[in-house]
Amino acid sequence: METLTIGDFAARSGVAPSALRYYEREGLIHSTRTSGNQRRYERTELRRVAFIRIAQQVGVSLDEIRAALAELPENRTPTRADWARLSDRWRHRLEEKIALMQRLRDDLSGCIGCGCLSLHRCKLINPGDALAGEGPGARILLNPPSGT
Amino acid sequence: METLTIGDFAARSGVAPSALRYYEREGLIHSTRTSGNQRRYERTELRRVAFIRIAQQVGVSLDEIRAALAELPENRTPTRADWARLSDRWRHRLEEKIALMQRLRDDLSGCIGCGCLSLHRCKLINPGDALAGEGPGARILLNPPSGT
DNA sequence: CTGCAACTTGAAGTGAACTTCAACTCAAGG
DNA sequence: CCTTGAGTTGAAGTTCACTTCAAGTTGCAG
Repeated sequence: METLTIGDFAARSGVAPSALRYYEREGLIHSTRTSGNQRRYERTELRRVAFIRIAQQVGVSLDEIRAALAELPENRTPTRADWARLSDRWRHRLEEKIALMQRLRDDLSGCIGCGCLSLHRCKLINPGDALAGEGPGARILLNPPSGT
Repeated sequence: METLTIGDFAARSGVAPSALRYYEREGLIHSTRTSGNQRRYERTELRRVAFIRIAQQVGVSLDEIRAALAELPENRTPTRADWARLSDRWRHRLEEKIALMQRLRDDLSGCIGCGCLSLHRCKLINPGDALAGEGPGARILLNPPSGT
């Protein structure tokens, strides 16, 4: 068995066939076709799907995931090094997200528990109070300055 | 100024007026009305909105958030202790999420970088390989056994 | 070669979380 | 008083990430 049918691929990846077709329409994964027009998946595509699901866990949109996957070579099967490079970049995203959530965890009780959580002058929401004039609200915490 | 108009409340909370009305329809926040039927918000409601936005960051649905907020007293303004209790429970959720993401971070490079990420026999996806017969796929990592 | 499960498509439906719109009312400064 | 910006409503629209459906086709076991 060289390639997988969509059913087998779905079973192995844990993603529904309908979602796989959707991912393909969206340009996130690829398949070849049999003479009868049925999809066949190479096993290496499993890695793409794994990456997609992991990235989704981190809260990344399919749009962004597609952009990331677009950095993989299109004309050859991505090597271990290709994936390592991609993964490395995402490790940074994870680090950031983890740091954010740790700050959340460390400050949640203190900040919500106290009277300060008025969302316009709180170290959690607006650390350093630097952007006070830059429009109100919980912008820093919810959309951290680093990154898009 | 005792209470806030929806505009001011939106400005201070960083949430659009339309979203605030939506939250109210959904029973997540409350307002009083003027004689002319306009909404007026107490400042303490800012804490609710803050909680909502933070919980959303953790990936919690408004449904679940509503359930959590329902534990606050309805007949009186929540005290510091009320919020502290609630926050404490959510600190645990955050801890779990952080732990998941750390596992993700620690294993991402190794797992995706190597050839193992076939999503059916990988310590990241299926640690211990215990649920091999329990349906295939990236179930453990994506829906960790602890919790719902 | 037949039967049937598994596949194909485009279109429409879903649910979450909002936003936008139209038509109207309120609040407050000049 | 009057104007004007801010607020009100219900209904409909939007985006994301899929799922479901109907109608038809393919692949393979028997």
